[in-house]
Amino acid sequence: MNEKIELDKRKAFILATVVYEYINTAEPVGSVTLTQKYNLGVSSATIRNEMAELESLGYLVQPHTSAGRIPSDAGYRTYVDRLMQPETLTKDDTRRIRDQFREASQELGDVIEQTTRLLSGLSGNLAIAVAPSRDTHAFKHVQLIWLSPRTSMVIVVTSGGVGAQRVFEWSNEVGADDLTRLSNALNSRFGGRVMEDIGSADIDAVCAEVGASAEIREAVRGVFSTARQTDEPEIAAAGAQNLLDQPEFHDLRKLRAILRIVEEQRTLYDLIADELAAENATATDAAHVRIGHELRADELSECSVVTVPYRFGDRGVGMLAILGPRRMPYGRLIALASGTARSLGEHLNDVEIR
Amino acid sequence: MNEKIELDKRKAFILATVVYEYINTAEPVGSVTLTQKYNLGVSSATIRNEMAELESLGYLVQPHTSAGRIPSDAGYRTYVDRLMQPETLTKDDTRRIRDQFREASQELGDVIEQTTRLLSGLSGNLAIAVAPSRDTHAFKHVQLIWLSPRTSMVIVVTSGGVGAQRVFEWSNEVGADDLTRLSNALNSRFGGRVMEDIGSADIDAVCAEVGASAEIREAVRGVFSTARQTDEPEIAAAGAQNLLDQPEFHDLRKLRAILRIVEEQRTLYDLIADELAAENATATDAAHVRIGHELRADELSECSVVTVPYRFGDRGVGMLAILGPRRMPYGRLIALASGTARSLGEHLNDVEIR
DNA sequence: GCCTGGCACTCTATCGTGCCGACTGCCAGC
DNA sequence: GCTGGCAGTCGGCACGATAGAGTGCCAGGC
Repeated sequence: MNEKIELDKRKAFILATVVYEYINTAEPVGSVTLTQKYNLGVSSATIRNEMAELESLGYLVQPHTSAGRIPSDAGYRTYVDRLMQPETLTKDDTRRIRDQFREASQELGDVIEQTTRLLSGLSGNLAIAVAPSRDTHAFKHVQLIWLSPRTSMVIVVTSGGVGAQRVFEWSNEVGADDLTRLSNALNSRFGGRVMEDIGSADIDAVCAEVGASAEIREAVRGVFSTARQTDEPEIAAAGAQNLLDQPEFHDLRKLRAILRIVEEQRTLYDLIADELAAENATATDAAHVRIGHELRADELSECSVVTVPYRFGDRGVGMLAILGPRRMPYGRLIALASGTARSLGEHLNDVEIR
Repeated sequence: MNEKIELDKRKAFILATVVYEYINTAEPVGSVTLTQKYNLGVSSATIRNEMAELESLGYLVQPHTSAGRIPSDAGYRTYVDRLMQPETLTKDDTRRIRDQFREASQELGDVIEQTTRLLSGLSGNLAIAVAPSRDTHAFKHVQLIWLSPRTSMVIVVTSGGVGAQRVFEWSNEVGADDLTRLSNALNSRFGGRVMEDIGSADIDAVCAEVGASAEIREAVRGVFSTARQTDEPEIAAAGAQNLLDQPEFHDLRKLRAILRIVEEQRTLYDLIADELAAENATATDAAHVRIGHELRADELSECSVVTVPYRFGDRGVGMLAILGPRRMPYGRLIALASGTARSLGEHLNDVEIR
């Protein structure tokens, strides 16, 4: 609202053009460049006056006195929200995405990883993918398998693949029939549920029904809890080397900060987590852009992140993200991320175990 | 042999000292530095003559006329093979390795990843771990699970964890009993075998025995073949950001080459593959060092790699590797890699499914 | 009242220069 | 065979000058 009044048509056009030009050239934009490359109908002196005003309004900054202008966080923000043209995927991109998913793995972890490779390749930036939190996965199957009189394996399968599996040693001998009976009871009770809706009390009840020992009950509980646990969400990143092309990362300290973030999955996840929470609340599938200081991380004050959710079944929500310099082609990256998210969701639904 | 004649005691000491000094300072080593810091008993002029000879013998090179000397590949090689002191792990390192594995995961993939984190942290370089090829894993269990009249899940479990699992849709209805009978038959036939010894013919024979349909036979074959397949060996790397500290990687092109290698698992694997093959042939557990051009990769001509195998059960062999600048503390890294490999092997044997 | 051309000013980047310091190679003498 | 001395080479750095890009401001014109 405020901004609409603040920015008349010409100022808006100049701001948009400065951002656009800076994104493409990585050089501060001066008034003469602007009048030469774009048909503005006024002289460079007028542009200078306008740019000075845009600076005092906080949309542009000057790296130093005798340089052109570059956009501030607020400048990029206005550009992204109101000034830029939305883009659609090119045919070529669409084809590459489709081809990728046609051959994609069935395993959630692998798909996530392949998706980051695809998206980093297409976008020329760092791509990140977060798998849906494991407790939103659908329960599919549990099996207690007799290995020897005193050892068994317990496997829980969810819509994300094998959720957890472990071998247990029992203090007393256990019969294969008992294990099968317990497996069947658990399966018929939990079939169709979502992992987070399966509580310890439910497991205890089923175990009691078939008379399973306390030891076995604990084992089943343990495997279910591992299959559901969400401390280390599945996450993948690829394309860090793309960032080396960007002049803003020729500074080794900045590069280091980014590499550290990528290698520490925890930090990487935190970067996406707010968005994931917000997404679960609002449930709109729109791409979201965070710019510079909006990321609330000093190391990333010269970066932007595009995030877009993807849906997996009815409830699971994962996230795709592209991290790059603030000077990124927002329109194209939003289109790429959204397109990839859509295809990823479709692919996951296709391979999901019914 | 040749070298023993070529290098008298004093030359050997000078070479060793130049390499040692260069590893620690990253600065070309001059004759005066050498006489000042080490007690050589002769003047710098004599050292100059010796160094000139060492250069003509190919052990040292001069970056430019008025600089000190740095070791050539051959210089490092001689240092590693004959001149340096073998090192042992410090108490602190031993403790950190032990603590790490005490808390380590049971899942092969996770352990591999945690190990690279540990080793990159300890060594201050890039650490790589390759899991044993999947066809050397021991077969543990196969289960065909009834999900609905026309869908089943097939899971193969190996000593590396869940080897493969997939859901199939059948064109005809299948009974749960039939699946159990086939599961039992397969398990009793294959129990105790190594994955690579289970051929399609074996699977066909068992399927024929219990009268399984062609469709089911193909499904079982497929899952076994996935569980065994070796195209994409499990591999992990961590610590790329450590390399930024090394002055030799301040050059962005070199850094890029390294990052590309790390992100492309294929290239990373190729880097280790020869060693793995050699290891399978010789079956000694010694650490191995490759220096500069010995790596047969132009991008890595200024790097060295320390590799050391680890054993997993009776047959599986994996590899740990440390990649860094040629100017690496070989003694320490060899000790670290060997110690970590030993603990990793022990850990994997401990958690292996009996 | 808004726009424009002109002008003085500021600041960076680049290039050439000269100097310093580090190191070598060689030689004559011990 | 070793040593001190010396001339020669080269990279790195500080310095200054210059070119170039861009700004802000002002007076004049539509």
